[in-house]
Amino acid sequence: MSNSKLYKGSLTTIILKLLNESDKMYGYEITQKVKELTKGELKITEGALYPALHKLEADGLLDVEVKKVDNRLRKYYKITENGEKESSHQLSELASYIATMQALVNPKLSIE
Amino acid sequence: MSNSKLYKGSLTTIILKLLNESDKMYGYEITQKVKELTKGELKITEGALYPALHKLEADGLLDVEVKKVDNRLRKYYKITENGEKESSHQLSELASYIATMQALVNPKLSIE
DNA sequence: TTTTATGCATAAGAAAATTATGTATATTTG
DNA sequence: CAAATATACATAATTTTCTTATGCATAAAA
Repeated sequence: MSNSKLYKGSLTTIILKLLNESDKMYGYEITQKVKELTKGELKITEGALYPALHKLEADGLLDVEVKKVDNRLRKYYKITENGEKESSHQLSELASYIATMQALVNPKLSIE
Repeated sequence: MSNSKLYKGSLTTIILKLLNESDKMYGYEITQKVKELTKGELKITEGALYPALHKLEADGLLDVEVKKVDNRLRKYYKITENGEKESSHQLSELASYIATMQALVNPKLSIE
């Protein structure tokens, strides 16, 4: 996913956010979108992505629809209502994580 | 460590930063300092902390010195030169992580 | 006197990733 | 045209990092 272990635990936050912004996306599309948005900084590996998508679907946060495009299979994922709730929850946890870490590593700055 | 999985991978960054600021600290002291700095938001568990300290020591990033205070054992950890290098490296990775995540979850804001 | 705080440690298990494969079609490149 | 790259999915073995549950021991507080 990156050379930095800090991204561990961030994958579902990213997936849900992207799917909350677009109507639907398929797996490969997500990997490309992330690469593009982060200018190559973050590459989602397939070994991480597909199991994550399956789990989000199993948890009822995503719906899936299979389509054949150009004779190739695509599984389009769409966020559910529960997925939207979970996404906003995870985004607020991300904001909280960032604030906490800044308080820890840059205590002076975060007091000012 | 917290209810949020986002903290996964952040522990050594925190430990190294705290030890880079103070002369030396012992394990229990680190847990209390983190609790204080984060106003209770983040609690380092012993099951995570002690193995992490042992690994940092084994990797040559920390030196250890055992002392008996008030008839109780304390293991004081001190950052090494390599530890300082690694700390600054991990801090820049944290900054990079935060920038990348903000670009992903708040694309408009991060362009402005 | 029992609970809480201080102080260390490890073992079993879970979660989430990496790495390595595997299958298949389409396109590009030498 | 053949080989490499891109598109598109999937899973299995392993590793990393953490949680949860213990265990030992002393000191202080309720």
